[in-house]
Amino acid sequence: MAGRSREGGKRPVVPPAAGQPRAASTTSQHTSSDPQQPISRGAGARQRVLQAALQVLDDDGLPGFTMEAVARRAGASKATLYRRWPTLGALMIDAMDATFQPFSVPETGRVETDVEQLLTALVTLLEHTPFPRLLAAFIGAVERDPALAALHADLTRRRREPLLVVLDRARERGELPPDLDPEVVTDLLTGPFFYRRFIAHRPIPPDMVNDVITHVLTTPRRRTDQPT
Amino acid sequence: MAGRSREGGKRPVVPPAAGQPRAASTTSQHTSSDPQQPISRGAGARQRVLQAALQVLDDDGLPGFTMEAVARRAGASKATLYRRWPTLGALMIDAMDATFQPFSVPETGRVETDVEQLLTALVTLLEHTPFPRLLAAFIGAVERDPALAALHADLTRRRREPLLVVLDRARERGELPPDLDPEVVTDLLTGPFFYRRFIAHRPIPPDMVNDVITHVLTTPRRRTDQPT
DNA sequence: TGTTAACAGTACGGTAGCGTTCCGATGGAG
DNA sequence: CTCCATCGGAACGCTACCGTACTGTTAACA
Repeated sequence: MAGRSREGGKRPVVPPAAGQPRAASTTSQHTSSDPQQPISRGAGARQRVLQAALQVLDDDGLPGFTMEAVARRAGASKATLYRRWPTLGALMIDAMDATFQPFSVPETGRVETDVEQLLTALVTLLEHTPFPRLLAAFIGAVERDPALAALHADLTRRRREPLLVVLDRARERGELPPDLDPEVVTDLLTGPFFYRRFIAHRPIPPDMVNDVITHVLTTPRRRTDQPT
Repeated sequence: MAGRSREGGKRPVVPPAAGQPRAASTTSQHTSSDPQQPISRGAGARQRVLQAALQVLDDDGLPGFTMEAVARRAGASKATLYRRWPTLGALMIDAMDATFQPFSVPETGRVETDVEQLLTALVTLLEHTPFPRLLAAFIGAVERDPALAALHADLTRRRREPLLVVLDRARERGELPPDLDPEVVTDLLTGPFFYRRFIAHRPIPPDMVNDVITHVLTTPRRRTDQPT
């Protein structure tokens, strides 16, 4: 019962994680598939499997993420999967890594506008793509697999980089105080949106991007003076 | 094999989620066990099962969270579980709800100190208790179960409340500008820590609490003046 | 002390995933 | 055109979980 789902597997569940033009994901030594070499037989199957893996993860979550399920959805045989990925974790790593694309760095000339672009893109990613569901499953898996944890840290680092670049440039231009810590500011800027989506599980209001920017991108001045 | 773990179940895996004195969780109509009524036979088994559920979730994550596994760990029969909880989701809801305890509201007289206490407690919760692992599994489950999503939103609301109270009081005392939005500030204050733990998957440095407070609890002043 | 509801334990048939093996088909490279 | 690595499909025995049903025991309450 439960509808075997007719494994056709045509659904376009997973567009690339970022809506921006793609820049090669540098740190990954797994994914190759350089555009010049004609997708050989092996590479074709590999791509299908990785995409199917993301679809399964998106549809059924961690409990449904199974070698059998992925093979079924990819129209591949289990032997093919086991030939390449010895474990579910390895498959998940490759699948997540292959999908990831970082945002491109905006250059509007003003910090606020640059940051606004990046945060707006983040909100879109969180609200209108399958990315958050994948990430939610990923978060659970990461707790029990050090290899996944390492990849997760790496992906996050790459995702943070555009924002860090924007903040650094702004600081060089004098738009931000030099004693400001870009790492902390990045946490402050992006943390609340992830928090809303995954912890508070509430919608992200349209003004939130600007509210966050207003609160964070402000010359920090300690409140040494306190009333009463 | 993998060691059936000899179901003894003595491990204290789950101390109450908050390290603070317990205040009755108001919104929950499930959990009863008022301290005056002597833990009847049923309630005793119920408690054991709920605790076992959290242990299983903590140890094996979502994929290992199974009626059989919980019953085994609780030393209960499956019939007992099915008698009370028709589905895994219902069991998870009760288990998470029963464990939750909100922080108590500090009253040091200064916003910064109050907030510092709450955030420090949060960091402790995130770094030295099983809470984050439970939450990680929970986040994954929530994506596919509306009932869990509702409970999650409710739990988060209750968890935010102490911080909101502190901010409100501070505003009444004039320590904070009246046009400040407590909801956004709460997101800004707590979001980064969850982000570090679950997304960036990096350690939370000791200074981070104070850094965040410094950056956020500042009179927001828009940068209408920009250089160049 | 006797009654009764809740309990642990066990067993059931059924389904699903595991990891591996073999076979025959097929497409790309020489 | 031929060769051969790669692929899909199917089957293997095995284990685990499902949801339900039926035992005999035990603790709470009258």
